[in-house]
Amino acid sequence: MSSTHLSIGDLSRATGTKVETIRFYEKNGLLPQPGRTQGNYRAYEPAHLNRLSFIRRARDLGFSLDQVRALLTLSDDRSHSCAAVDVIARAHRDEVERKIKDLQSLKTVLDQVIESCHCNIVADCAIIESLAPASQGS
Amino acid sequence: MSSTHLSIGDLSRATGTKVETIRFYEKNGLLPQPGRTQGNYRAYEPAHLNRLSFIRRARDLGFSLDQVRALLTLSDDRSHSCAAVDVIARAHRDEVERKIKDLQSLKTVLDQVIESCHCNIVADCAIIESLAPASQGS
DNA sequence: CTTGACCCTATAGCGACTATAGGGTGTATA
DNA sequence: TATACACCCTATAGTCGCTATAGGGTCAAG
Repeated sequence: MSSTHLSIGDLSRATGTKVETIRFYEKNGLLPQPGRTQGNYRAYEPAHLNRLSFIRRARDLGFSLDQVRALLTLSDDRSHSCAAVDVIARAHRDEVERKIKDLQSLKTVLDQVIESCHCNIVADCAIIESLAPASQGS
Repeated sequence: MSSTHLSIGDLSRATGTKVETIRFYEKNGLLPQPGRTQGNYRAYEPAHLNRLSFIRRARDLGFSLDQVRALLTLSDDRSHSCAAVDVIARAHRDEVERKIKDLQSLKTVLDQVIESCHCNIVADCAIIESLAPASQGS
């Protein structure tokens, strides 16, 4: 591969993204199709590397691929208002916040259930009992 | 459906589980195959309802289907030691704990990113910038 | 000239459902 | 009796974000 072009393996190493994942991003319209070498290898420009880095960072922050797609589109129009960016980021933060709360109340219940078990056999197990509070017909 | 047998719709309403999900549980070995009516409708016993309730409670607590399967097997052998139950429950709690921590640090970053944005256009947007820190080639 | 690292496409699998297509059953009412 | 309608059936494909596999082609070094 020439000095100015990068192979898919180069992008993979540079961003810590699996090769298959890069092809997956291309197929799903997140990464534009690069040129090809004579041997039909993908030949990326530095711009592709930037874009892939962007995608990875956004994914690391938990944005969905749809959100990443939207962020990429917005970031391409540099004169556009960034209000839409803010909306996406805040929606995602709210979602994360909600998940944290859900998991915290879940953990509270799990803690209670686990702590209540001081038994030896399943017939007396408080964990099992908490799952099947009605009389055990099965 | 006779007075002692329940239709799939009955189980659905009683447990708040979609009909398709009940069939899915059956196909995946969580719920035993019920008898059938003359018209080939599933005819459930009360024991099925108990089992489905168990599954739903465990799922609500975030146990995976594999974990639920294991818990069901354990709960069927009522004379068995409940140590294995404890192991599954604690493993799941630890997992939930880890997820909470991950999401909390994620939220911290998202908060910082969102708070840092006081701009009007994408070119100056701190959110976009935090995603693409290198010079924008694309 | 062969080895081995790398690349290609196409397709199937994961988990836990959900949705759809294309039918059959059972009951209440006109 | 006809028909409308709620309910049930099976089989298959779709969701999300990859990951893995099969079955090949390319390219540089030894």
